[in-house]
Amino acid sequence: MPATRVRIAPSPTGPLHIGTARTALFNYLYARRHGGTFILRLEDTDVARSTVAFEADILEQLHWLGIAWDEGPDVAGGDDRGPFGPYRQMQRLERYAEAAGDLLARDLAYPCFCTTDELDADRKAQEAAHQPPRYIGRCAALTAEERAARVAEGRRSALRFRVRADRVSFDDLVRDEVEIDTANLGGDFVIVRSDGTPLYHFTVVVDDAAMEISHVIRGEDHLSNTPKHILLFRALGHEMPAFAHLPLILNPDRTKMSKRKSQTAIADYRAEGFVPEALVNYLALLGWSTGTEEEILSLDELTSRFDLEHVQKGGAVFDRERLEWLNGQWIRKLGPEDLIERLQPFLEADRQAGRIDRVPTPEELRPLVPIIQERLPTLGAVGDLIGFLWVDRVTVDPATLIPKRWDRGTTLGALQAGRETIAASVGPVTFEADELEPPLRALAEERGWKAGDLFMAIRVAVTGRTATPPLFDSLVALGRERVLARLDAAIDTLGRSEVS
RNA sequence: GCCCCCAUCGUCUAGAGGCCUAGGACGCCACCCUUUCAAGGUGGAGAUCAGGGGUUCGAAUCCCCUUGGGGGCACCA
Repeated sequence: MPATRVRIAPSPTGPLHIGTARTALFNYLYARRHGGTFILRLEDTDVARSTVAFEADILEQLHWLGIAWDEGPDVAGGDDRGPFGPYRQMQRLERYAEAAGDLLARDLAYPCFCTTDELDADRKAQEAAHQPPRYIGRCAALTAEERAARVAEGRRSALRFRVRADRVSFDDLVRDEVEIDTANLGGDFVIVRSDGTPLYHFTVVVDDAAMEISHVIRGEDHLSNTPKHILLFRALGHEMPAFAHLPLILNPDRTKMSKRKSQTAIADYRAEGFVPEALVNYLALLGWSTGTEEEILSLDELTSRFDLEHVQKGGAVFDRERLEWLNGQWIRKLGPEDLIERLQPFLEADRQAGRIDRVPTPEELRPLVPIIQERLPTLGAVGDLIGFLWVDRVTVDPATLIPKRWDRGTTLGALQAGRETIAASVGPVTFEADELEPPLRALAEERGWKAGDLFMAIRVAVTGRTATPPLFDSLVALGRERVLARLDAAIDTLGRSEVS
């Protein structure tokens, strides 16, 4: 029984994509479940589009998600570790060159001198004739002399792999038997560009073989490419890995999830305040299930339950609402200190954006945890929720100050009475929720007001908004001085306004 | 156009011939709790299992066809 070795092979041509993250997760879970090895390999042969910044983002976000790899690069632009390195394809060029030389020597591949223009013209003609695009084989049977002549002309050549008439089938671990006629592969395909750099279909096979990958677990968008890979594995004389093609993550319109139609960068979800536990949990359940009704699962719990049998075959629409719900579930599971720590960067961001004037200390945050924890859909919502506590002044809209059942005069009177009640009945030292509520309720009863209306007027006066954490906790967090000052300011604002 | 794959509530899914008058979750609606907002609790609407043929005593589950959807067909990955 050969060792279980799986890999994620992202291309640093963009930030870590949610689909890549899920594929990485499934590979990770599979490796951990089977005591195997999980490898990260960077496919950076598209030199024009690959950047170190993207590489850094991919590594960073995978680390953040807790999807740890056993072999591969750990630092952008840095060294990598593992016995099958290097793990960046641009550092493995000799290996591809060697494999290419081998195929060329055995005439399993040949130099192609076709120009881009020629190829484009071929494609256009095929399109006009309603034919599927395919390489017509112009250079497939060139003699040594003809090749030499073209080289003498100074023409560069790409290397094409010969696709012979055959039927290729493989046993996909999630979709069972898949079969295709090689006539539908589009003809001989390029494996090395004319500039000498190798192409994906080629490098992936050379590397999967060299790194002794046992299971290729990837997105369904590669299903149609698999026969090409199989042909290459055979030509190169390598043992075939098992294949498992995962269903695609879809946009709401059921097309392959894309940046154009959906938010795809993991970094963006992170910046919004999604916690890695929720993202991992959600992504694992997109296209896979435990087979039970469990759904709140940690990475470890997912690991112990993972299997390829329960992987769905059809694509899965990305449902942000469900992600948000799961995020709330995970936020509620966080310990107080953990939550406080995770909130810091978001509060700092709010301060930098001018949404709050000061970042609270952990000590200030601690007593607020019970009232905010169940109200945060994301960590990033913290400013929206209790930002009024750290701003120098709140903006109060006179119109919202007036409860729906009241008019301007009643509100004005209520705010003044409320202010006096708070000032008179509660001293600066013993400013506590338990001591604030009874006198204010008594006031409402005495004046024949609904307590809720009084509370709402005070709430808006003091926070600037109609939806806040419980009023008395909010007042306590603000402190007597600020409560009174804000009430005064609101009374003033309403007093001058024209609204009724 | 050609090839490949797929098809259970709006969405994610359970279901591997009888346990299904199809279960759970998100979302939605109502009620409870309640000073607002959440959270939580309870209940509800929501799927003729895409359609049509078979096979079988019996099909969401097996087979075929149709339809629909998606993916792939690059000197991108």
